[in-house]
Formats: sequence, structure tokens, C-alpha cells
Amino acid sequence: MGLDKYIEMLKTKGLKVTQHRLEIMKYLDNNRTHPTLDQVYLYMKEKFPSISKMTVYNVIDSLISSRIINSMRFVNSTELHVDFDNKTHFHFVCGKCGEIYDLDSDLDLQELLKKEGHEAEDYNVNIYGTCGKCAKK
Amino acid sequence: MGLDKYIEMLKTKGLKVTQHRLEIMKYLDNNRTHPTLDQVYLYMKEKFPSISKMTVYNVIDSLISSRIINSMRFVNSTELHVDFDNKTHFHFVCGKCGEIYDLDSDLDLQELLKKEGHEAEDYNVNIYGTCGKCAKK
DNA sequence: TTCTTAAATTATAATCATTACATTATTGGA
DNA sequence: TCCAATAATGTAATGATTATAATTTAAGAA
Repeated sequence: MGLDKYIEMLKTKGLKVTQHRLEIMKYLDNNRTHPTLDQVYLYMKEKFPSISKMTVYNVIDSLISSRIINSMRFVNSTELHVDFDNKTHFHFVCGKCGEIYDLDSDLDLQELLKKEGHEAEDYNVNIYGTCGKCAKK
Repeated sequence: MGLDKYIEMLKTKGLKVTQHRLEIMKYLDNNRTHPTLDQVYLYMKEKFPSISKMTVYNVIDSLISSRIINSMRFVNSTELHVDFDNKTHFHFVCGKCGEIYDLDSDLDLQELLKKEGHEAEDYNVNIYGTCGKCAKK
């Protein structure tokens, strides 16, 4: 049922293929809403009622470490958010409705860092304000 | 002793002038190290041994709300970091030494958001990797 | 200067995300 | 199938933050 893609990704990274990992990957791939760990846990509990929250923490941790998924935090909460998309790093957080939007940008990171001598591995651009929808209300 | 600047800022924002607020503002102004609330608290405790940690939370909260200071979170910890500088929004976090560097950039936010219809109030660009110093070791 | 009140500070308890740790179960190669 | 490494589990502990209520203080008015 289309899990081959995820199995492939795990094997490439040298990670063991487990039901929990596959299900979380599928969920994140199909729900690009930057969910928190708790949201992932709630979803997983529906499918695997006996799953431990620690398993979600562990799965997310291994997926982040192997760079299969992205993670980010926003100023308005302490929770870690995750996203299957590891290309889009620009996020707009609406202070009114809380929705998190992905944004496209052609920011040239390497250019920015070269002169400082830093080596970038990852980055997040978090923008806060009022989204288009809420601005109209 | 040079506190006029901070008194002026507080009055402009309609905030009451208190010793704690002035001291925290002065500390943040002179220490552009993006400290956590706990670090601010530890400093304040030296000067005001009986100060409550809640006071630090409250002061920081009022300074952020009135846009006198900036705040940011990074993926590697849940703690809120603050900075007196409300112009520099680009930060480089070294995964080796943990140091947080400010970066200059001419990213045109408004341009980026215009086409989406969002209204930006603030933003943080957090870049993760290995800093120049650590890369040399 | 004193009075007044809204705002700031304090202290304590509660909550919520995350980490630590020890045990059991499972994956995937030999 | 067996074994070793890795993953999942459960519980307890930690650490940041929030909630709440009582006390104190700043700053404008009398």
C-alpha cells in the first residue's frame, strides 16, 4: 500500500523498518501541517491503542537525526513541531488562528554563511504575524 | 548612570519604570548573547538576592509584548532565548559549542509575504550547523 | 505630600514537554 | 532458526512555563 517509499528511505539511512516508523512517516507525508509530537501521538494511538508516547518520541528522534524529517520550534510554545518536508524551511505562523503556512523562498544560505566561516546543516525561518485569512476578518 | 535610555523606552511604551525592568534591560543591552530566562534570572539574583523567578518571567514578557526585546527558540531546547537587539533576526547556532551568532542579511520579508497576503510582525531565521571556530578544530 | 488604583512583584502549586533509565520485544543478518 | 543490535515500553524524574492569589509599588490626582 505504497509504503515502499518509506521502507526505502529507512534502509538508505540504515534504520530498521518498523510498523511504527512506517505509520508515522506516512502520516507526516500525508499531513503537512507541522504537527507537534503530541498530535502525532494522538493519531498513532488511534491506530495502535497500546503505543507508548515514548515510541513516538523515539521514532521522531531517529527520523530527525537521519534527516528524513524536519523539526522546528516557534516562540509561542515549547513544543517541537515536525514536518516530512525537508525542503521547505520558511514558515509563517499566524498569531490569530495559529495556522502554520509553508513559504517558498530562494534565500541563499551558503552565500550568507560563507563570509562568516560557518557550515550550515539546517535552518528554519519563522515569521510571525497575521495571515491573509485572518487579516480579512 | 545611563539608564535614561531605558526609562525613555519604557515610558514610550506606557510601561511602569521599575528597578527590575531597568536592570534587565541594561543587562540584555550589554550582553548580546541571547540568554535564556534562567540565565537572566541567575544574573538578577546576584544583584537582587530576593528576586522571584516570576518577576523575570513577567519583566521579559512585558518587554517582548511591547517589542522592546526580541525572543526566539531553537530546536535543541525548549527554553526561550531573549535579545535586546530587535533588528538582527538571523541567528547561527553551533551544534558543537552551542554558541549563538548574529548574522546580517538583507532578506526582503515584505516582498516574500506580499504575494501570500500575510502581514509579518516579527521573524527569526535560525540556522544550525558547525561554527567557524569549531570547524577548525 | 498623601491618597488611590492599576500594575508589578512575590510565593506556591500545578501543568506540560521532555529526558532518564531499566526492562522487554522485535528486526534483520549470520 | 538463532543472535546481537536496535526499538518499544513503562515509570519516574526533571525542567520550563503557567495559573492563581496575596502583597507591594509606581505614578498620577487631590
